[in-house]
Amino acid sequence: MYELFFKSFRQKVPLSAEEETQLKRYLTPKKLRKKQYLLQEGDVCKAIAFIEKGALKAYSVDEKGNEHIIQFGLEGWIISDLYSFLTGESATYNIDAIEDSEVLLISKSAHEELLLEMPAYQTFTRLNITGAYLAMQKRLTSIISTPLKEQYTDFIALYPDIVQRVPQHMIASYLGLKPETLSRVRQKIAQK
Amino acid sequence: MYELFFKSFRQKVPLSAEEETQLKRYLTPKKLRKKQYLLQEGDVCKAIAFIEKGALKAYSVDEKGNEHIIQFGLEGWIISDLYSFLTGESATYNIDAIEDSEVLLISKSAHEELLLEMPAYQTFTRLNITGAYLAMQKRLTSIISTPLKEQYTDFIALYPDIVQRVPQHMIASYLGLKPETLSRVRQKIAQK
DNA sequence: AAATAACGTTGATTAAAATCAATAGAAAAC
DNA sequence: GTTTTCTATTGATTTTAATCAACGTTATTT
Repeated sequence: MYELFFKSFRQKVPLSAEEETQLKRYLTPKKLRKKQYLLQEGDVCKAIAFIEKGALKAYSVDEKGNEHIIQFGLEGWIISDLYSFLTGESATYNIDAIEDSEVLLISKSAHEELLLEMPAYQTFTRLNITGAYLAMQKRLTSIISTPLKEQYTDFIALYPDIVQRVPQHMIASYLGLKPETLSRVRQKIAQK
Repeated sequence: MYELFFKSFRQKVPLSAEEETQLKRYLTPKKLRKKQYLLQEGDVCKAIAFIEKGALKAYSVDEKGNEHIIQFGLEGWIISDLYSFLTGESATYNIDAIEDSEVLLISKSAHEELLLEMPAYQTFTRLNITGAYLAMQKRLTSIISTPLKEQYTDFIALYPDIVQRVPQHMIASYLGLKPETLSRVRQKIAQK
């Protein structure tokens, strides 16, 4: 249940066997069934989740009831409402499971202790945040400057696994457009 | 010339007088005149810039010659092409001065040495990246889910100083729309 | 001080996406 | 195994933003 986490950790930062044992104590495994919430809007995000298995999504719901997907998460990714986690304010979005999933939770207190006690963890955290930042910047640039068709083809190229596993209307939401529009974009791409 | 940097540092992480002296050695001050490049597309981003004074912008230019502003920077902010800085690949965007400005540069080698040698700097970096990440997430969410009018009023509320100092067409570009469109949005807001 | 460039606005037209509505197939629930 | 929900597509219409173009104003240059 912990394999992927430590594999992914070691790809970024060296980790001794003792550190692994120590670190493991701070991790709480949790299984989620499809549609089950990991975090619900209004609650405080009490943990960061590393995804060992499955697929999750983070999304907000507007006044009209429309979902806006902010982030997908697959195996090996980390998902949370970072703002809520860090500030202790209530979450502005929901996180739930798209498929049956397994995650490892790192609680706020665990996170803080690890940052102080284990330099490797501080580095791991910095690298994770940096990676997430760069990915988001790429996405933002794409939304601002790229025409729709390319945006979708870029998405397919970048996340082929998500395209396989996630319903289209969720991808539409992620791209900031309506399911009908995405359907038409796909149609035009196919025509060529 | 270094006041703001250390003030801003101390707001995040405690810093002894010796550490300050040590840290100062790694900083290179640089003055920029309006329109002067800090970084040009194609070059490698060799330094992170802390803005002591003035205003800068990071932007890409598409095939049609349209600028797409990715980030503004004012006093106390940090600006760079982080991807290029970290990977050593050539930058995909430009950074230049909107006004005459003064920045403190932290070179790649300085950054790496400081990360290893000064724990306070590692923490400072982590907090900066986290802050930048959260700000970008907010922006992304706004673009995906908020209608235009609110997007602009949100922007005004969030960055009143930028609205004061930066030409409208740059703000339009930042919001991902044309100057004419922003002008019309403003007109409608004013009518009420 | 004159010339040039940058900026913001307005109008008319075109292009793009949202909305409303209906349908059919696939998956899940009972 | 049937019903119900979820999903993707298509069509017609409305709304929204981009485009093309022109103009007056303010800043910069020289």
